[in-house]
Amino acid sequence: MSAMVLRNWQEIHAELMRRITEREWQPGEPVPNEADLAAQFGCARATVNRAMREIAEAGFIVRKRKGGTHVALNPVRRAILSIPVTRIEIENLGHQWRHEMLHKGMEKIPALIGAAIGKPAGTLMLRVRALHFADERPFVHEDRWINPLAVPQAVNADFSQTSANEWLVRNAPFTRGEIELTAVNATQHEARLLQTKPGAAILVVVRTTFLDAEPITRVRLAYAPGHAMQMML
Amino acid sequence: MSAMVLRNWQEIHAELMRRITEREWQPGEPVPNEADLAAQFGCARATVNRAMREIAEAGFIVRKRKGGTHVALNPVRRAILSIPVTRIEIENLGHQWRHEMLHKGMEKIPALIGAAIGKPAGTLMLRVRALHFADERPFVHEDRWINPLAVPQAVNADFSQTSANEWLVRNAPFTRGEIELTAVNATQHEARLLQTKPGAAILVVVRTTFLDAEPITRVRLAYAPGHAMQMML
DNA sequence: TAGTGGTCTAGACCACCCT
DNA sequence: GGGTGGTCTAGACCACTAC
Repeated sequence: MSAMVLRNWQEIHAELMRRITEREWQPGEPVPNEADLAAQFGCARATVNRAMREIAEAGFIVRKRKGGTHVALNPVRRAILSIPVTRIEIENLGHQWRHEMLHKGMEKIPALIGAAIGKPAGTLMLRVRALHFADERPFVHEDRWINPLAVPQAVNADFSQTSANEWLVRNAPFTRGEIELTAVNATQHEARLLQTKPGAAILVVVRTTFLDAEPITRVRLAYAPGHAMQMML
Repeated sequence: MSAMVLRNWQEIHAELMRRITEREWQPGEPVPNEADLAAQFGCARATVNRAMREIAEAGFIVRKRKGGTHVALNPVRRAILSIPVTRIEIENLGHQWRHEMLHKGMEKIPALIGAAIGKPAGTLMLRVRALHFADERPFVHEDRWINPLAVPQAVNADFSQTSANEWLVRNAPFTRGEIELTAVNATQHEARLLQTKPGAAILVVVRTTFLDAEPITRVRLAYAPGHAMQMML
């Protein structure tokens, strides 16, 4: 084993993952330290560190200074959801995209929205509602609040051609965000918009984004029945 | 600017992110190469590389050999969903966890399941159905298929105490997986299990995991109405 | 306090790919 | 062909924390 020579961090990564997944190293057990592994693999410690860092980020091992590295007991896996612009999402599905702005104007935010973005209820924010169509079938209804302090140009932007969604992606970068997914029964209003029956199960995504501490936008996306979100593990 | 001295990759990361989010570097524009930035910041190229790699992984810049680094035009953001064991998820919400195994036995897989995991319809697999409760209220219904070739010990495992979910997390590591989220109207059967009304909107998560190419398990999780999944951006 | 991981450096070689 | 990012090395110092 001391003669094993691996060329790069990916090979070391694969070998360490093999030892973990094949239970050569049991959950909870300590893993040899970086220096020893580097000697085993005939490489520099930095190379082992690179491989171990990736494995730790994936949740398979837990690392502590002085405490050393241990195989995770309850590996908390993380799924990754790619969030493209709605237009791209629809086009990638092979459909024709069209969008219709239903409403745009300054409004006072209700208490619930305020609590979510850390602003007092009644604060004036830009509200935009729009419908996205895939091959002329309603795809998603977008109900959005935009913070005019963070994105003043949005107030006078034209969202009839470029959707608010796309405009914000291009003009309002964010550093942090939260997403909440729920299933709800369509209200009469939502059913009419999405051309379905009241009570139909629809997937709702509420997304809030921040640039550092300042809220940028909060959007409620109500997808037409049958929509599926895909994620990778 | 040439005198700017940053101590570590996190500071460099923050400075580069500032230039990107404040549009000092416009979307689509090229970014100085690593060597120049290292000279600017008074550090080694490897340190700049570490910072830029993180930014590229987050989707803000696009890097190509020879082509150089450019600010992303349509930054595809990725949301991260932490997937704990159901018991832990319920306990973290401050509830008492209990679970009830409804069924366990070898069954032939239907064509749809087979297609998803790359096995012919009719293949014998272990099927387990269970209900998880939070403070004695139904929380999620779990309908699971387990590949006995990949996890032979599962066939004789006792899932009445430790749930199949938890047993698999501990005993059947995986390297890759897919998740699909949808909203559906509860069937009569599901409504009875989850103690709700037929037609209620429920969040359904279908998760399939693989160890390299071999499928491990496929599970359909039907959450009681009102359940929300949280994700971080 | 000593051992571990986290990080930086200066230099080097290489794979990729644009021109 | 040549410039760029991707990676490795050998050594060093430091922060954290278990002991």
